[in-house]
Amino acid sequence: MGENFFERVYILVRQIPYGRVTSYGAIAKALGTARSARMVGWALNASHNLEDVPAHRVVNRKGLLSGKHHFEGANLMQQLLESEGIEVVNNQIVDFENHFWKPDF
DNA sequence: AAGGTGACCGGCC
DNA sequence: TGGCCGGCCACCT
Repeated sequence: MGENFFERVYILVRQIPYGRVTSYGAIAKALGTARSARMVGWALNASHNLEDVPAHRVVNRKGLLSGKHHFEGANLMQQLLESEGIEVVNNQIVDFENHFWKPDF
């Protein structure tokens, strides 16, 4: 049980407020490894076991739901977001910058 | 131990 | 806005 990279990602993702979203790169930057954005995605891929990691609130820099195929249903990720009041059209978050949450450490 | 992989990003056109 | 390209680096064989 140490603090590895994955665990830090989970801790930060858990901080994302309800109804807000952030990006892989923003998380990586907040962790101090701005160039490890790909690892953030990988970490979330491994977060399937965990129940309290809101991975649906993490999208890419363009606001696209690039990870939707890793959720159970074809549109589970979109439904989760819409249930939080976030509009999603064509796999993209509407008014992304307005819903964006900047990770703070 | 070395190489492959990826839910990305930034720059450029 | 969209597409392409190169770099990135922790994790897994």
